[in-house]
Amino acid sequence: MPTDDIRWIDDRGRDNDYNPPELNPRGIIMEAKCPHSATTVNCNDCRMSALCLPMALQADEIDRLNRIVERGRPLQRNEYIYHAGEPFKSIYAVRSGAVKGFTVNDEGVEQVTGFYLPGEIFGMDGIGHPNHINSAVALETAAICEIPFSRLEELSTQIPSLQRHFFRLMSREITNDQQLITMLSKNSAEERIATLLTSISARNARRKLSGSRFRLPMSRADIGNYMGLTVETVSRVFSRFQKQDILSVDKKEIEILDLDRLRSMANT
Amino acid sequence: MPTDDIRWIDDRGRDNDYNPPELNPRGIIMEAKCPHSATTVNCNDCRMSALCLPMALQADEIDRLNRIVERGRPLQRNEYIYHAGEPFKSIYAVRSGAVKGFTVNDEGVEQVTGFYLPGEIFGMDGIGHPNHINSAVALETAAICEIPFSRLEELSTQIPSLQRHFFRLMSREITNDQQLITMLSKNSAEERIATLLTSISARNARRKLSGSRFRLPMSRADIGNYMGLTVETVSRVFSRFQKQDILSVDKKEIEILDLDRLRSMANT
DNA sequence: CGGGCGGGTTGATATACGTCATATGGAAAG
DNA sequence: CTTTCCATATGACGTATATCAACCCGCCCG
Repeated sequence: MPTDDIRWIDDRGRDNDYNPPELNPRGIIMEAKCPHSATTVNCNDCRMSALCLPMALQADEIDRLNRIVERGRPLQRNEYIYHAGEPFKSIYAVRSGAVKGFTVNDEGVEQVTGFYLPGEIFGMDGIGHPNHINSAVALETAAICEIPFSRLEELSTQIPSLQRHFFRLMSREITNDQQLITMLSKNSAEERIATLLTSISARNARRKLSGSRFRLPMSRADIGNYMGLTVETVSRVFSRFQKQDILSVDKKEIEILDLDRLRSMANT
Repeated sequence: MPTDDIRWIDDRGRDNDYNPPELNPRGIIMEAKCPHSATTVNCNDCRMSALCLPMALQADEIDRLNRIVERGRPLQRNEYIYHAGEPFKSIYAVRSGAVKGFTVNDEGVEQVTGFYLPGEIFGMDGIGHPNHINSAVALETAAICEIPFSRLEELSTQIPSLQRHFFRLMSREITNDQQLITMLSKNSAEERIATLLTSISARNARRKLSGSRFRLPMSRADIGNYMGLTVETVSRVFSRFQKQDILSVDKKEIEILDLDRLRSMANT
């Protein structure tokens, strides 16, 4: 099975990475110290554009989109992008860093609903409701684009390809969730972890980063929460994978030693 | 907690039921023999309109929507509305009967992704893809409205409230799925079944049917599949609920004897 | 420097649910 | 009417994962 078939998460990631330090038209090095710097970026020279909303647009249309996008200061680890219960106003795109989306139920128990990496869109859960249903926090220092939803809606009525693309994004969120549902109701702990790792690997590869060596932005507890497992089980699976020479793990640093085997486990 | 908070499924159902036998303008009794009869129905006099797509529209707009809706002959039990892999062309609304949505993975294992009752929309999973990802079959004799998606998209650019409503529908599908995810990863077998039953109860009540006595349209196997349980476990939970005087079960006929207790179990 | 603390690992034990087997009853088929 | 078959039910048993507990390690903070 080709990598592309690991759809439930991979569809979010497609290509490229955040805008790395590079020369601007005047030859001055931008963002050399802070890769999360925001103010100098716009949709035209953001290298995420190929997988973010602009991918559906022509140059002049990107310009119009660009004008409604808001880019704040970089967020620190554990800073919220939005809280459940807040009025829903915008959707968001990750430019750099990583974000965790989650709900908290009546008893205060958290449920992680997704991890978002550079180039991915989040916050769509709020669209059907006056207030946000989920919360979102930065898992590490992150640069986020905010796209006011009412402006985007307006723009969508004027640019059919944007409307279509947006429908597609939402429907993919649905199929992603459904593949997670399948996993939770049918797959073992090992299969779930293998699926998560191959997914992150593929999303990294598409951003031209290593698909075999990377740093997990989330804790074991977050992984377990997301996959319906306890921390202990996650930890044990990681240990077992190491004993089997599938992985090499050093805290959050992961090296995938046998991607084929990992894929065949994930592949249920 | 009010019934309304059982969001993960209830949001689909809101009010009313299929069009029952009634007088047409000329005083002739319509559809007396077949409640699933299609040809005489249009969006204006369909009593599902209050929770279906027309709910967002003015009279003249409903007319325009009505003109793009296709209503075929009633479907029999086990007939497919669409198969996974078929080109995606339309979304669908249930006018009467019940529908099961499901995926089949590479090994041929089925995963139920949802049950759809009268007034509810399904088939949105296909939007982001050229072909349908899921399949959908009638669980019992059913009348279905087909809404060609390209026409709906077109109409949406002309009627902003329709676009907005459609965004809402999709986002609710997302939050529904996420609440199912939470249930699968955190709740016991009893809690899951209790949640399903209270959900169906609430959806029936909103259609002015009994919320305490109803017929389950799906098999125990489908329930188990949907909730991540085996048939045996589903059966045992039903038996246990009967011993505790929470339910009275006769094959698919359900009577809820203690809705409060059921709610408090569901309510995790 | 020492203590506390959060995150991670590992082991021993408990348990909810799955698996396998068998039974029943109604519906469809012949 | 008999046979077959499918859905449902119920019991015995096994097991994957949760739970509980102890421990380690790096980090922050006094």
